[in-house]
Amino acid sequence: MNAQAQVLKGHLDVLLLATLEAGPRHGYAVKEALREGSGGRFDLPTGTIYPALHRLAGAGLIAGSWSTVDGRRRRTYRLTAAGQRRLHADRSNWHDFATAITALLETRPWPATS
Amino acid sequence: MNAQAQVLKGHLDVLLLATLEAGPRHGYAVKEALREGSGGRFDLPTGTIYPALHRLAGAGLIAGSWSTVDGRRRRTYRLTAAGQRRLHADRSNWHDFATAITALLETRPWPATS
DNA sequence: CACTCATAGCTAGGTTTGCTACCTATCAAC
DNA sequence: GTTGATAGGTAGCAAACCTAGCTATGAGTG
Repeated sequence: MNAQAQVLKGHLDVLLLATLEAGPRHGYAVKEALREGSGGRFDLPTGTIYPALHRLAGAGLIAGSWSTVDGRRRRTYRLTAAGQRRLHADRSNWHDFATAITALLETRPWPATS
Repeated sequence: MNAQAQVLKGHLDVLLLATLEAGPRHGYAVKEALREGSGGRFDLPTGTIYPALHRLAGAGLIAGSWSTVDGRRRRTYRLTAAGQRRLHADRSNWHDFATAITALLETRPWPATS
């Protein structure tokens, strides 16, 4: 059973891209940025974050590179040009989407029940 | 390959419940209400609508009853009390969710890249 | 020293969701 | 007689996110 269920509903990718817009970050920092930036609302497990970053990297939207800091390995990601484009597109799509859903949820009354 | 991809991303249920708020409708009418109410943006295939309605019925959020109109069988759905409660909750969740995402996407600049 | 916690990374597998692709059937229009 | 809109349905795939588990380091506490 799923206590909490899919909090981000398909909008995780945009958010990940957005956290990288200001500059490169490693995975854990992305997770923290999302948590802090949302006031704790989006505190995602690493099992969500890392696979998603791999997915974005596989799609060429971000690029990762290994480094070692204090004997701790880190994988730092940066936005690629394609990622930047995707972010812009997704941001605009989000606005359209949110507007459409909000409008539908506020439609009152709905067109006549035939 | 998915040309259009999961347009509703987990928010389908609220919309279906919302279309039934004003009164009972049969499945096809729900589909049309969604299409018209969104200006054509959410023109979902019946393969999305019907299974979703079955799912909601199975969860006790809507209740369906068969009838026959002009020799054509129809299954008319109405919101249950639980469905009404769920709709109210989901509507409020949507607003919080949308606000949070929008805020994150507009966060510029993001908290310092460590 | 032993332990825990925050940091940092990872994977396997399951469930849910929405979609494609298909099927049946009636009625109206051409 | 065939098409298109209406009306219902299913099987099965793919993606997405989550749970649950794993390794490892460094700092702080007992």
